[in-house]
Amino acid sequence: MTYRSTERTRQKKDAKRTAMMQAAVRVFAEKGYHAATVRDIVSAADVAVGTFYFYFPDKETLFVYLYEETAEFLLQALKQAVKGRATLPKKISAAVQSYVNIGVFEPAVVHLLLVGGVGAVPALLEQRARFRKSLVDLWQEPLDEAMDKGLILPQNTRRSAEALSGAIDEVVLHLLDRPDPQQYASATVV
Amino acid sequence: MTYRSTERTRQKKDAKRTAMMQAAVRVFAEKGYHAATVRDIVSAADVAVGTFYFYFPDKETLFVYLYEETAEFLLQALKQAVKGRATLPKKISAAVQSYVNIGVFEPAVVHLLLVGGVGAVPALLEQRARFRKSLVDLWQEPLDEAMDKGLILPQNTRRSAEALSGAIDEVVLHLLDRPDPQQYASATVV
Amino acid sequence: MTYRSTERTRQKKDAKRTAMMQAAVRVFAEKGYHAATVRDIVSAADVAVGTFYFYFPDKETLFVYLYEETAEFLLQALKQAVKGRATLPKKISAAVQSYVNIGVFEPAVVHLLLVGGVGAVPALLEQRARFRKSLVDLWQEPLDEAMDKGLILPQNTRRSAEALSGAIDEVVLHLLDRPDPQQYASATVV
Amino acid sequence: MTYRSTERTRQKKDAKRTAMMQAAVRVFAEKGYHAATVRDIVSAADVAVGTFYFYFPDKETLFVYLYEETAEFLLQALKQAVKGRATLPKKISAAVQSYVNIGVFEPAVVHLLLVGGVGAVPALLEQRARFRKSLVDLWQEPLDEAMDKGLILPQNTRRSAEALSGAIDEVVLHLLDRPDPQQYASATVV
DNA sequence: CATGAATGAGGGTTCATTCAT
DNA sequence: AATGAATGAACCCTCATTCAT
Repeated sequence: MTYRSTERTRQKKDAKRTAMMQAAVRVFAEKGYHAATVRDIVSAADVAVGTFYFYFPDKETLFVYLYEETAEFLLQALKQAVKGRATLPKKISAAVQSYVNIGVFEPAVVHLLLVGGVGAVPALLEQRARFRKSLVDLWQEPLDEAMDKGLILPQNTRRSAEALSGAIDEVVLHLLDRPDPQQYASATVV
Repeated sequence: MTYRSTERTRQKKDAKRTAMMQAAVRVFAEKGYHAATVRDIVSAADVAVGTFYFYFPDKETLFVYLYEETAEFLLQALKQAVKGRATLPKKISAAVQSYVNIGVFEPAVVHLLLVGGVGAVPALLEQRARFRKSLVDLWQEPLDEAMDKGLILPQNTRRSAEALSGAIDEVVLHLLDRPDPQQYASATVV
Repeated sequence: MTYRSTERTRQKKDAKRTAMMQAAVRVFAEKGYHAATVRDIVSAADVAVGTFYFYFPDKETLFVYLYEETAEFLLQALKQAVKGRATLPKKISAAVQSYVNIGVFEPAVVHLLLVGGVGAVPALLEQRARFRKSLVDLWQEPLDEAMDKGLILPQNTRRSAEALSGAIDEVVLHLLDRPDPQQYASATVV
Repeated sequence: MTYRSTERTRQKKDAKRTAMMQAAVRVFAEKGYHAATVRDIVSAADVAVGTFYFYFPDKETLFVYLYEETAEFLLQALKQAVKGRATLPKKISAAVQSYVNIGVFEPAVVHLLLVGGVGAVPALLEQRARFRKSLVDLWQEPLDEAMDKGLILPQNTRRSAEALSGAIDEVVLHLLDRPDPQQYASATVV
């Protein structure tokens, strides 16, 4: 999903590359960056160690790349969800629903982004900042609009967007801890 | 017994222990659990490797303990901040202010809790969950109260408390990225 | 698959494995289990540390396995020697001769079994007990037979077998201390 | 017992020294030379680490000294046992009995000598050789005498003495494995 | 004399990475 | 392209030994 055959990776023969990336997200999410070994990844992908280094320069590069792609994927999904709704509450609700859906079908994606190996890889701090900023940007626009229309009180919408993105993360995380996240998600209002 | 223990000796020992723990928090926060080596810690504390193991059973135990202690510290600070205010907005404002203050003077504390090596240490998952739950609990009470008084619309306060704690985290994190976090924090409304 | 395995590769691997085991027996015999470091072993085998762990799970497992194998080897050699002779004195004589031969060509083997690191590795106590028991069993049969035929006085042959195996060990050990163990061994009577 | 206050160690104030030596024999016997730590010894003796180095130059020296003393103790005991009997069989029987008695009351002594850390400490090889030689000497005299009197066939009594000492060791070791070594020992004939 | 905090060399083991095949 | 044997730096931790008190 995250690493779905985009334009970059559409060559027909890179089934192995894809397999390794899928395996990598899972393994990284499960064990964290450091505890996940290259061996873990290749054996999950059922290839040899050497093959890993044919497709990727090294473990860290792959990890950063995976983070980037995963973040982009989630971002796009949320954008889609938000775009299709008219009012702010509905946008939020749709975003949470979409977020939870991803979290259910691809727990690794969410784990990687939210509790994953940030901090483990220095190069990721910057990446994470970009990701968070994009999330905030995503919410600021609807907030500004709502404020213009007088639907919400005048406020620092930047700050509110930050708050909103943090709020959604936390709610989603808690929802994913429940046995039936998707049902619960339907009943969310803020 | 020419050797008097439990006197100045005792105090010195405690001081060194504390110094080592402080060094450890810094190093863990900076590099993450796995990348931080025991050697990093001891050289930050200016002692020998063996000294580490004289004071602590092992790296993991120390880390978990540090996380626990740090979480408790932050939690208490927030509780204090919240208790002293009358209305919900003021409580939130005070919490953010207090949170930011800690983040400015002890960046390591906040880093350890929010982006730290959770996931690196299995034993920490449970601990992290407890910490998040405490944060949520902290906010639910004032929310319930506000709802009872009709100050906020009827809502699922559990969910709202989750959202609120996530919102605050995110806002604080963004504030800490600015050059003058404390000034900015004064102007926070939600 | 440009890489042909299970061919010369397989043989080479086995050869290296064997070489490492031989090096290990020597080193263990020379220094004892604890004093022998994995580094000692690998440099005796002229490979890198990592290679050791590619072939063997860990130091202790290898040691136990080596002990087992060595014991089995000696036991078989003695059985062969004993089987080929008709009378008890000749059996004993042949066993000593064979024992000494092994001790001359493979001092490490004998050293490992008799003065080796038993006690250093808890798992070995049981193994050693089994080995000694096998030795005793080896002698009890001919003793019983000799007693039945009236060639030796009625006695507790179990005890005698124990005595005999201990006696042989000691004699062999003393013989191996001499400059010309094999010549001397020819002149053994009990 | 082994380290009983001989003439050397009769100073009144060395209770600690004695305690440490007693503890050391036990610990060495139990864990082997390398696995036994100085800390094990001192905590068994209930003194501080520093104290160890006040009384002994280092771990190895103590071990060698202990081996020496222990060997001497056993040797004297066997000599006593042998001296008091008239015939060879009775001498042997008495030696076994005495040996077993020691093994029952001071298992550490026997363990240290027979399966203990020989090989762990290079300096001990020579010591062990001396000990074995003394044992052989112990038996050669009665054997020579018996041969002179025509009680046993003409033979290489050196070799026989070796055999005898090895035989006794092994028998004693097996006896000590039984639940009631002392009763069993009474019924020993060779 | 006795103590125990402090040291640091060194041990077992892991794992990212390379390279001959 | 693909393999997996081989490497060795680096990690965590132990423990004999020292020395200020």
